[in-house]
Amino acid sequence: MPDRPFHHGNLRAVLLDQAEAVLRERGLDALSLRELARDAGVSHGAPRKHFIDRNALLDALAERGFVRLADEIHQAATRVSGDHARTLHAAGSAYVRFAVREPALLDLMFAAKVDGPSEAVRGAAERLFGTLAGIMSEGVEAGIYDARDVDRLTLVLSATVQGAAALTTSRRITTPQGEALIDDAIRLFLAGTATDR
Amino acid sequence: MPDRPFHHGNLRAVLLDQAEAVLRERGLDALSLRELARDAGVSHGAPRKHFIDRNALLDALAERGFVRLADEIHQAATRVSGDHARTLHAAGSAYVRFAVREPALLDLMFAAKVDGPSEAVRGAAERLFGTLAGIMSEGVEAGIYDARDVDRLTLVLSATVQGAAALTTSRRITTPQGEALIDDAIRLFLAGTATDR
DNA sequence: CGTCAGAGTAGACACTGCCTACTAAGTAGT
DNA sequence: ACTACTTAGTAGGCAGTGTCTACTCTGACG
Repeated sequence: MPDRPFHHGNLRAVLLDQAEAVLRERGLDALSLRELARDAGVSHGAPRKHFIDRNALLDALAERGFVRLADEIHQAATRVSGDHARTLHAAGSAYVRFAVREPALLDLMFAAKVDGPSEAVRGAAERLFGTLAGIMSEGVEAGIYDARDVDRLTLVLSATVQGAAALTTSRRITTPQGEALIDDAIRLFLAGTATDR
Repeated sequence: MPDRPFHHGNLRAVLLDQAEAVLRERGLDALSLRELARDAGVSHGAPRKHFIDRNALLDALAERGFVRLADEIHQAATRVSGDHARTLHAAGSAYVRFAVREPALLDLMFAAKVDGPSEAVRGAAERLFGTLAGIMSEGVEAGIYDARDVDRLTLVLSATVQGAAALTTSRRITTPQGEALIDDAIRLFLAGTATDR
């Protein structure tokens, strides 16, 4: 392939984008480094200069996924800021929408790797958790939660939302059911915290 | 291999057991049909007579997983039957214990397959959901929930518990944290339903 | 006793991830 | 401006995998 310049320029980014598309359209099993290389018009060994492993590529995808999910939740939350209950619903809704749009990616993000997540992935996941913690601390300022409980409550919120997303992406329930579920779950969450404290 | 009788006898069961062990010890990526066949002392084509696909094997594993999880929850719940709150805690605790013991299997059970779950897997998952629904309906009889809400509440419970398990298996939190999380979540769940109705 | 379906064998094919040696290109230092 | 060095891409090879196919063995049943 002599027409293309030797240096691709931004192969890494292109590979990630393509990989994300494959993940979205054909799932994790269909994701092949060699195919990515072919589609990028590059030799089959080229990706190795950017990702030592197939696993490293997957880690990078998961990391990006966490960052994007955190951003989407943050934006959805700030759009309705002020009313904490509405903020919570917006965040949960954004979460399931992401899940429906990128089921395989979400799977990857929460995959049960044998040796646990890489440092980078762990950090990105922390960012997501931090976003939710930020929303919860708004609730503390509004006098809805006790500051001592906020960490544990954030964890419960995370679990609930992630669980609703998982039920949806695994097609245990339909997308509309998933959205209804999120609403119920958050209503219940708020009801529980109100009386708990 | 002329010493072994031609017919293995129960190859299917042996393959499933071995596969489950591999999943537990080395994760999904390490699961190879050919290796399973070798370890079972059988030619590499033999598994095909029982599982048309690698995917079919995985589906069978997921199915068994759902059945076992449902059973374990059922047993844990009946052991403390009578007090609904304790039953709920026991069920949730059994769920996370299963998750910690079989992280890769749980992953498989809730994997976001492109074409959704197979009929068999869906059925087995339904059984798990039914078990939880049964526990919830005890709460209805005890006057804790309104019968009209029980389906939606069961869904919320499922999501919460599955989310807590996912956070644990993906190593976002430690096992003790996971157990504490389940307790918090169920306490909150009960608090929310008590005031909600 | 013959036939027939089910279970296992063996070989092939295309494909994958990974490794290695090589080469091309840009960058920095003198 | 030349040289050394690092980075990015190439090309070939290797072992392993999933899947397909044609073949063979074996037990059961009419």
